[in-house]
Amino acid sequence: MRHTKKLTLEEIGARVGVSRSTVSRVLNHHPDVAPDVRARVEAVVEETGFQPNQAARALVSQKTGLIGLVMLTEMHELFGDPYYSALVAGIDQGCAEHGLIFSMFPVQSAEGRPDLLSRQFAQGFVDGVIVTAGPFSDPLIEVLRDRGTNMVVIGHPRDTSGLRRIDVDNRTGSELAATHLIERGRQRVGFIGPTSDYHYGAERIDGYRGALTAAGRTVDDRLICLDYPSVDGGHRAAQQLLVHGPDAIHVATDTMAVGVYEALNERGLRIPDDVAVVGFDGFTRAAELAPPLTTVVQPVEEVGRRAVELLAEASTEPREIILPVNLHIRASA
Amino acid sequence: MRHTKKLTLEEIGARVGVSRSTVSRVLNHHPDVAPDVRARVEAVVEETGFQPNQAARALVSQKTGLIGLVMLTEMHELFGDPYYSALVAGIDQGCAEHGLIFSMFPVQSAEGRPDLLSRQFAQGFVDGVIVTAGPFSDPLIEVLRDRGTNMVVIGHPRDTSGLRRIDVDNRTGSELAATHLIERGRQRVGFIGPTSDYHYGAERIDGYRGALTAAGRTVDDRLICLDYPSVDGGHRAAQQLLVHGPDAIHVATDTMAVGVYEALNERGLRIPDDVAVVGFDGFTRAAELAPPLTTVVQPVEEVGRRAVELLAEASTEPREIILPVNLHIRASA
DNA sequence: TTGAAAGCGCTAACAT
DNA sequence: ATGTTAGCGCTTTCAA
Repeated sequence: MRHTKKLTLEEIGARVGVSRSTVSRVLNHHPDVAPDVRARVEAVVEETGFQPNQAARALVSQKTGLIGLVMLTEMHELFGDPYYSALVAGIDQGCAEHGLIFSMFPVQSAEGRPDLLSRQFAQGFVDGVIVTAGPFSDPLIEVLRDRGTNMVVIGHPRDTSGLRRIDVDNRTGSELAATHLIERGRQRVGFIGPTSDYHYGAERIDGYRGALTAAGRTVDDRLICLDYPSVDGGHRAAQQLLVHGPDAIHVATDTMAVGVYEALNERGLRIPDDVAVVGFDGFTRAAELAPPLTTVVQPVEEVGRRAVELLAEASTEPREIILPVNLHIRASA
Repeated sequence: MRHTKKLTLEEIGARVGVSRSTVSRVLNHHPDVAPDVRARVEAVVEETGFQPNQAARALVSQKTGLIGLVMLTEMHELFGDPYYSALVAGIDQGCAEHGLIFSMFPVQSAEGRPDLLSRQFAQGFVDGVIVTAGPFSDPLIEVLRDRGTNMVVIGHPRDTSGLRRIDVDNRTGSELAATHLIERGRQRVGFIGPTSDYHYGAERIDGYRGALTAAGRTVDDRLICLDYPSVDGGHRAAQQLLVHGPDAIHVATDTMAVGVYEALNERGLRIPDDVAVVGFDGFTRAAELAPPLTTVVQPVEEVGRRAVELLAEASTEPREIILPVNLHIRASA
């Protein structure tokens, strides 16, 4: 048997013998409240377990304290991916720092229920939304941009105009990777990366090309193999690439590198003796491979933290933040 | 250059030349609106990209259409775990069926920010919340239960009284597993499972004990080894158990079974010849092990779907739904 | 079929 | 230091 009357500020006030304004002041830690009144109000609030209605609060204050992260990704991809794990951890941290509540909206497919999707980010629902760039999120990003939604995009969408965006320096990263392989004396340096609908892949190819060109080499397009950014994709791409006899490979994602290792092992090719490998991402798994993978480490958690920071800022001006990456040299190259 | 005035029902109505009530009716697909009026309103809504304010809607209708899933789990555990992947997929499906929006609240630590935690599930924020049972969620579950929050618990918390709860038949599952091993003629059947703060583990031990007893055997407690429900935990527990020379092991989670396989391989013990193994969970990875793992399959996605169903129901009476599990026989036993 | 009016529960400016 | 009042933007009777 619990309380009979619906709890509101008014009701709490009635029980204490003060007005709802006073209760509101107590709840919001307003200074101008008599200590004894404050104590009595707090006692009743405690005793009743009263929680102010969030919808009413949001309506009047025009803010919810909620940050949404939208991920247009298959659930099993989402959960298998160390990138999201780190990103979410970073966003969570950022939210904690800014006193915001973090909520993830995993969306199996944008096509599926566009009505819900747009409702989710209507006014009064979240204070801001973080969207990760990817082949399926481009339309959503454009809609939200045009609607003036408070949004930060992580990564590189097709159209970056008019966005607040945060990304890592993909081009330089792959340039570092390829340069490292060249400097180690490798002659036939190949590239394995995601298909072109993943825009970061294009940037990484650019870096790879740039490094070769800078070293006075010509780019052999047959040494560039693209596939889905999964272990299997890396495996397939490697099988294709190995036909052309590379003595080094820059793999544009660590996950694909796992597949590349598999393909190399199957052929009996030694790493790095026969084929040197440099990855990109810096996932934990890269260090656990045999041999440990030399890779370009990107600060994923920081990306998440900074995204929240950007969202929390007053300014809503278009802006790009590009974070630097680092080459971690291990045994594979 | 976009619209100058803030868009509200009132403003849309003004532009069309009708009252805000009429606009509301159009938006909510109310039947009694003249076709031409409806068309004109829809045109302006479309043209302006107007979205009704969700906070205002929630305030008056007392519902948000939002279902929250709270997971008191470390981020990297969460993302590595196929259980959550399947569960979230099921919940997402359930929400889609009921026209609800699904939102996940990953909470790194309950201790960290109790104020936020409780604010998250205050009135007017979500229509209902799903909480997964686990060692850290017991306090939260009790608070929400006492507050009368619309909640469904997945799994087995410490105190199940007064809850709407959905779970799988852990006891019977482990009974099936152990019985299978006994029927295959195994003499020393061990048990490896999570530490006792994971309550489902206790149920699975019960099933294991029950099977031995039913077969007229005595339970040797030295053959029961508990550790964290991770690959490493399984590995450690197996090392400990192997000292006592089991010829079969029921591992209470597939994830731990991966670690058990490792330990067995290290000792040069063959599966199932030297030691037969039966897992529990039915994750994809179980089928991919060498040899493929015989395991008790639980319907995780269905658990998620049914949880939403339960939440969407009118009744808020305490209730328990226990779903059946199945033994999938493969090569490991 | 439509509009006017009340009110959801809260915050904040204004009075006292 | 506290109460009164006016909305926030919407849904929903109730009249017309």
